[in-house]
Amino acid sequence: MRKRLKDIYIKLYSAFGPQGWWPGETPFEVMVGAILTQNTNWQNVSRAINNLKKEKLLSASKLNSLRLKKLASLIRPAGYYNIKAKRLKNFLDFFFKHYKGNIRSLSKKETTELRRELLGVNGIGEETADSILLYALNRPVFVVDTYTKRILSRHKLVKEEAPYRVLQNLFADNLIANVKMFNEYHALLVKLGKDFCRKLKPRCAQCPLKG
DNA sequence: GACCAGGCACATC
DNA sequence: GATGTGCATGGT
Repeated sequence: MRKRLKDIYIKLYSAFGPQGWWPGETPFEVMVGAILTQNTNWQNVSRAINNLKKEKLLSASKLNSLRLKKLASLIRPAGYYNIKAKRLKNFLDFFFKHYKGNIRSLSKKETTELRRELLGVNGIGEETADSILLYALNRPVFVVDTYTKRILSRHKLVKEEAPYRVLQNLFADNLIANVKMFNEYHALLVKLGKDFCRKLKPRCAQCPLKG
């Protein structure tokens, strides 16, 4: 399994190169993006984030004092905008209550404990929590998403119904924990998923993992 | 017009 | 514990 996972990474990296994730300028922007991208493509999320940037509202304190309705209208392009506005607010409540809205303060928290805290926020599940840990806070945590599940189950590395934790442990137990590599690996799986491993119309004949 | 996208919470059995 | 459903925009 070690060799298999390493082999997949090498093939993907050779085929696609570095992906430059996360597309966000600051840790806070990454955290906002992590919530907005839930079950939504990045292009729509990008529009929502640009709306916030245009109004110069993309900071913890600005967003925290923004009315829920106003926030919802600004993030509208990201879809599920009402529920995502609430989720952002829930996260901000948590962020200010425990860390004064301060990234440096948040950064001091130990990874496992912080993950538990993030999962306690309504609207932050495992993937969102892990995306924040890896891409905003540079913790060596592997992010699992639908593409990861689909690709690994189609390659018979896990059962189709395997829970999040099983997939995450597969990577954690068989790879050296490394932020840069975990960053690229997940991004590469998403790239592969988008281009070759779609739900209904996979393009297996041209897949870089073929063979 | 159907299908899909870098999930999550909640209701119900 | 497993299964089903609501949330919603914009691209293909």
